[in-house]
Amino acid sequence: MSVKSDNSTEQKILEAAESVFHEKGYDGARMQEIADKASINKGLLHYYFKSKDALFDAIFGMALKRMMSNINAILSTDIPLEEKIDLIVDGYMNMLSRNSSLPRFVIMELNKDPDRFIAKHLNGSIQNVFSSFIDSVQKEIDAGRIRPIDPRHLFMNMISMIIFPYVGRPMIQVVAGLDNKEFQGLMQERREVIKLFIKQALKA
Amino acid sequence: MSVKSDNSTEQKILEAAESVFHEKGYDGARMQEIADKASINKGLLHYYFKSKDALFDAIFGMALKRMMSNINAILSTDIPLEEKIDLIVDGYMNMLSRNSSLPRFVIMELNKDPDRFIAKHLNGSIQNVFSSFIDSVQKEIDAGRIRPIDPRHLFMNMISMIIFPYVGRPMIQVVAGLDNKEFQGLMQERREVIKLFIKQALKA
DNA sequence: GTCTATATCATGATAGAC
DNA sequence: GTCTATCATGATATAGAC
Repeated sequence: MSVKSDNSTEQKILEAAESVFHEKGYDGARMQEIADKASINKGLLHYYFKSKDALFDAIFGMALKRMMSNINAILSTDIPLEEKIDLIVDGYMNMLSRNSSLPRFVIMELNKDPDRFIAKHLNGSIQNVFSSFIDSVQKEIDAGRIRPIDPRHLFMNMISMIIFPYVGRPMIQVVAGLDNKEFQGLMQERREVIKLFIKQALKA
Repeated sequence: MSVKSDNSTEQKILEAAESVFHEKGYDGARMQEIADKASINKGLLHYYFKSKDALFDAIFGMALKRMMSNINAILSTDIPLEEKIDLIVDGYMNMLSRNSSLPRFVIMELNKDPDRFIAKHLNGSIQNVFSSFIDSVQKEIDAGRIRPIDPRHLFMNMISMIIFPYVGRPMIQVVAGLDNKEFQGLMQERREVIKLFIKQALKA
């Protein structure tokens, strides 16, 4: 489960499945297309993963993990709020620049049956990690170093500015009239833009 | 195309199709389920809309229009930036609170073949409307009333904070440990939270 | 306009040879 | 392990009675 650069058949399947599932989602994905991309046939595909569901679970589990792992690690460490925010922005933007279709995939599938997926893939791994973030924010507010703000809203704002452009890319490009090159250019600047935006918004 | 409270068969179909397509997406939607929800049978469904594609186009066109119309109207009017931002936030949050599944649906489907959908449904309706927003921002910067910022990033930040929570709701609820009631409560406060956050972030 | 029945096709999955 | 059939199901779409 999740070997990286092994060129075995199983690995070829996982890579093919990832690309197809990410692009088309569970419902739109075809076992035939996955087999083709892995340069094998459907029979062999079912030999390695007995069902489409089983294959999907493998892919989705990896995606969810990649999507959540950063947040967990950072939220739970005991560093000043400003550093925490910078780490989250940098860590996430970094990961997303390499996995631009990841959040759309996770969000789309997670939405089909939230409870089921959460129960299946996140066995209580994320619990009161978030309370550590709330504490950090509250501490800064109490000390008068930032203006009063509900930590949950701050978190939503941050995570929204980071993730949404990747998810809503086509819409943004249409409305703002951006071609691919312009969009990519903006994405590279965005790390610093977001950090500054948040910092300014929090000034006491 | 797009009559509202007419209880004809066509209207029942459109309402049923909207709910099913929004919830399951094109690939996950079943003509049978739409027929059931509209209390008719598949034969009649195909009598009104000759194919699943045709029915989907009707639904998606309406969704895209609802999603884009507000922005257009507001961006193109000639009012001060701060009012423009407030109008966008209020208008969107208002619309989204009544159509919470809309952005996810549009984003997911738009992504499957961006160019095709845009060519089909947005015949140049959005053009240089956005340049009016850029001008507004630049004017404020030049006058020293807000700090320098790339208007495109400002736009992304704004639209992200508005839309993302609706799209990424399950993920946010998991990470932040929010139950449905808490989440809905936050969504109601959010209008003012976002406006203030932006205002602070733009202070000269 | 509305229904039932059926044609047609695509897909996930299995069986069995090599 | 890998391949070539083939099955079984379920979905869109159509035909035709009422």
